[in-house]
Amino acid sequence: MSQGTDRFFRRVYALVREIPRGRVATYGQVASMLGVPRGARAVGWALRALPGDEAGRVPWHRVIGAGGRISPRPGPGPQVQRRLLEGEGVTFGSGRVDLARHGLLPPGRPRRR
DNA sequence: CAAGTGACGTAGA
DNA sequence: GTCTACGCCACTT
Repeated sequence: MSQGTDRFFRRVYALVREIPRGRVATYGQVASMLGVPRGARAVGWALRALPGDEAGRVPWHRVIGAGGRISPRPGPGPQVQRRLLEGEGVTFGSGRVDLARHGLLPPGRPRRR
């Protein structure tokens, strides 16, 4: 990891740290806010590389996949994530976070007319 | 410098 | 509604 305060990862952590309790943001949204609309995957990488000591102060569990789905991955991560979110009052529907209620940004869901 | 990796996203079947 | 195949990005080796 070298050095550099402008590292992408660092920016991801800083932004995620700003997500209020009870709210969630998608990887894509975080990437867009950082100026990289297609860097969702890189955001996932940043959280995956999140050092243990940082994990304690970065609410990584508030970052989820598009559509409010928790990204499956090896380990107890997903299960823990859901538990933490529920502990903050985040509601789920059909296994997905209700973005309309807890999304950091207004859901840009297509209008049903 | 080139190749590989992976907590994503979208389009297509 | 599900599952699969690509593309994208930052970072490591």
